[in-house]
Amino acid sequence: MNHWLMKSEPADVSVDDALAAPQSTVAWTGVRNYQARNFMRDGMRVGDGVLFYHSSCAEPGIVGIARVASTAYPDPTQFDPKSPYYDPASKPEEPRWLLVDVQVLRKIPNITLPVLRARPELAEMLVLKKGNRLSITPVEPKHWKAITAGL
DNA sequence: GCCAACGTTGGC
DNA sequence: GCCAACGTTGGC
Repeated sequence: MNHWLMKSEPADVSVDDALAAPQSTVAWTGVRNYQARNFMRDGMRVGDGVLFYHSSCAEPGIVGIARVASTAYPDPTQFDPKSPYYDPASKPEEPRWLLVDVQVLRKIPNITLPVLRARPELAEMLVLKKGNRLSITPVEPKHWKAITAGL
């Protein structure tokens, strides 16, 4: 099983929004970065562990434990002219952007960026690296264990 | 709102 | 294929 960290802006989809959805599951729309897309397409399997991360907000951090709930499939928002994620260059017969379903298993007390940075064993996490902008990053098993051990 | 870091675009 | 210009991300 692989592990991942997935960023969401809580003003868009928060962990509470996901918990309130049917089966606590949301379609992870809006990924418009090829590297992040490829992680979903090539790396994710149903059941993979996910750290649900809130970004671009007052207190960025890990706020939930989730799982990958589907394999990758075309993101419908790319074909919707009214969506902020609309991509006129993407054709339905050859979709450019994919998503997976993500099921939240439990909400956790926010593990904020300063708290994450204060733990030396997490220093190599991609999300903590300077300049990181990827909205989806793989998480090493040792980092997953370190974060979920105390929960 | 600022700005560093990074990805994408497009002229050549 | 290079690289300058531009756009976006995301913490602060």
